Amino acid sequence: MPKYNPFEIEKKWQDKWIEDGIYKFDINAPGEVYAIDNPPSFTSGTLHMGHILNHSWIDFIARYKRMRGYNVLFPLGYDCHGLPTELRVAKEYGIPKENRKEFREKCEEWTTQAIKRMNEQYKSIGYSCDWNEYYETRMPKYKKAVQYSLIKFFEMGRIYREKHPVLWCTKCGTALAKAEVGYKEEKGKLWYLRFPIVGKDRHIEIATTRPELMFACVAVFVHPDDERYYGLAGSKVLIPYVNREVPILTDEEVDREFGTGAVYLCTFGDEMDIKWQKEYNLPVYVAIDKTGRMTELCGKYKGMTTKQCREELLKDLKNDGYLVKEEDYIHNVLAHTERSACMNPVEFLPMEQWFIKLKDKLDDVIDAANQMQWYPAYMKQRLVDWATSLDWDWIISRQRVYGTPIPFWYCEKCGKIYPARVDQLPVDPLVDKPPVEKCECGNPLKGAEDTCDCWVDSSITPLMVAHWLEDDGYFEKAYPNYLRPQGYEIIRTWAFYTIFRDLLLTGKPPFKHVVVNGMVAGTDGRKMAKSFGNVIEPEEVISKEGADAIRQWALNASLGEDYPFSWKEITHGAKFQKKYWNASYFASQFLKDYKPEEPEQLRPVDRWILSKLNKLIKHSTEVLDRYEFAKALTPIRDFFWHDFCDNYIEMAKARLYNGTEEERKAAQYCLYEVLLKTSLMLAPFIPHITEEIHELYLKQFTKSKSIHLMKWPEYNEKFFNDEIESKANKAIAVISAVRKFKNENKMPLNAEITKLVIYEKPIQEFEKDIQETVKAKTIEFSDGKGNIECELDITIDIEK
RNA sequence: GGACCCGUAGUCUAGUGGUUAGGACGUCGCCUUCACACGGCGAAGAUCGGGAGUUCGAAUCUCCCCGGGUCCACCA
Repeated sequence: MPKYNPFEIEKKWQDKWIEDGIYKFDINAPGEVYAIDNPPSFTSGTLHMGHILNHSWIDFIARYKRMRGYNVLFPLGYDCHGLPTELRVAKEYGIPKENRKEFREKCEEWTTQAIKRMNEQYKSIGYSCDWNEYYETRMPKYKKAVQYSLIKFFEMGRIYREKHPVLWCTKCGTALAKAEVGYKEEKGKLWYLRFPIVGKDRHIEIATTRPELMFACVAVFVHPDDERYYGLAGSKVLIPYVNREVPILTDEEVDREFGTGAVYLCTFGDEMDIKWQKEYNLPVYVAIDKTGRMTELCGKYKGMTTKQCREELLKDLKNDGYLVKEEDYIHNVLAHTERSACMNPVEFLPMEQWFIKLKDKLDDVIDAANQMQWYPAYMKQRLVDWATSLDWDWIISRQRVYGTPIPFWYCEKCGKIYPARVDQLPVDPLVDKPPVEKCECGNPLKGAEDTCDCWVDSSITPLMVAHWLEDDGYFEKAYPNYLRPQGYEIIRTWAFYTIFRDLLLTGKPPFKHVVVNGMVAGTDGRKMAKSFGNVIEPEEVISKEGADAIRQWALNASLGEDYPFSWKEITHGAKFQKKYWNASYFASQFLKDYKPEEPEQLRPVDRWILSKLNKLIKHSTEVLDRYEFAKALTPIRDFFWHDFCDNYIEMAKARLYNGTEEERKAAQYCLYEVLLKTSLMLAPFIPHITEEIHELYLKQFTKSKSIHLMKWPEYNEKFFNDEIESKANKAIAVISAVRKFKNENKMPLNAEITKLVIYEKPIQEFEKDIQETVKAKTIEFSDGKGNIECELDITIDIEK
């Protein structure tokens, strides 16, 4: 018997599939085009367990849909631009990002080798993408498309430039996306400041965690119904040291219970400040600079860090009688949490930013989402909720270097924006010439210094997959894409922005189906993350049990649900493969002289296994069409392992070894049918071992070059037979009882028994199968009742 | 705080109105049996988080409570 060595087999087929080009896509091949908007991985240099889950699903879908006759467009993409790369380059090579050219070159270098490693990893799970349908967001053609799309948005009147507070990490020296920040619990203090009210012999007390922001205070808010402050609205408060008079305003959103019920608005301390500043049209002062030091606005505190300033300021406030109370306070501080090495508190700094106007299109985005099928359906709600609650336009600019340049020039004097010429793309406005010499107001033009938010890049993947701007015929066939597979954590970003942008660019929703996967959890049930210390690397698993085993684990997850990593699942998958391997070999021994044709005489057991097989095909097809992998995999395994190996083969053995020609033919037919069709059903799940089994034992009959070029099996309802299944269950119950009897009497299972009496006449047609399986010298069927009870209310008698 | 998901034997999990609630891992016993000991056979083990309700009938539907997770928001 050949030995099952997953590593050897997997490597061999991975190479051969690519060599033979069996996954090559041809847009003109027959079948409906099934384009997959494969999530471009960020070029971190390594695939983690979440990628394995997500991409095992995608690979499964691609394989399944091919077998179902679709013309599957399965591309591979990489999302190259991002802060982590910049930080790594800055750290590893010590190049400051001000040195733009060299810095970018190093980023490219780093990215190139990251992609190389990741490509190997994709290959190592048996990924069946077409390596020619490939993109990187850093490629000129990709950048060109991103910039072109922005120019289109400009033409729609949706691009504008405005001063806006951005999330800024003073430690990393960059603007951050909302997705890169989070809240960190911190023990702090709440300070009660007491400021005089102008023209009245009164003071107002304000509780704050950020006293140093008082230099940027532009208003004090109280609740309109707060009796403590009746009559004060409209008065002015004098902010000491800066000697600024700021108004007292009222707003429903003030929490009367917190502190003193009075809050000061500083530009900018938090998002509420931003909202109020806009709403009440208040001035903007900047107290903190990009390096986290106090500005000249702060007088003698200028140049201090926020921490130093706070300490000094509090002393002064106390001496001057402005600080009346302090109390301990545990609160959540907005911090650069996406990067565990930083975790620095984030400041809101007002800066000129580029925006895309989107608020007026939210209903259209929701309509488009409603036209799509979501798997699971409830995930659509996340997108709708997000779209409903958005109250800012999209800030598309990032103060970074390694990214797609924003393709505009602007006039610093009049603010007019000039897009790049389309034939110039891709452009870098910091290097290239502007489309016109100077602004119509006579001023010279300035190129946009910023790069695009990475979601600007990745929100046109459905277009890029369909060769947008390159091949109209291709685009017609591949867009909208059929499938968008992704995790639920980026519904509010990737899914949202993609639907918004592509809808506006093409007038059509970008895809038909959205399949949403959950997050991978550690063995402790919490999501797998470095900070929890529960990370398991895919390589560790693959080097231990192989790619097919890790795929079985991934494909046993439920749609949209978090899924724990489990070594038990991996081992169980590996054991199944071993069983499948051994059973296939065993069956093949009896197929050497097999001629594929339906025999005339089938025994009841044969009709039973064929009934189960055909029902299984029907069930699997149905659940897989709904992307419910786990609901197919488990029954297929169970059928093969338990119905086929443990029961059918055991019952057919005697016939296969010693049966007549006719009897053997029937059993051979069943062996072949089950082996071939379960192999076909398993092929998308475990592509390597099924290919090897096909190569060794089935190819001679199928004449196919690869199992992955074959069609998904069809079921035939003529084999459905509930009656025979119910009888077979009874026969199995009898066999079980005899096994138990032997067990209790310490007899080997293959020991002969003298006589077996079965008090269940309807299963007499299984007489031979039962007799051969339990090795009874004589067998009788009788009315009445026996002494040994079996399951299903059957009784029997046994003589040793 | 909001939204969504989840709560089934020691552990993980299938099961969305009527099943003796299925399986995996673990445990125990038997079988070196002629494909497979990473095997086979068999045993013990859950009344389905708690409570109320709808129903002839609920793990499965409704409501409340408790617990866990994820995402979002977070309060000066």
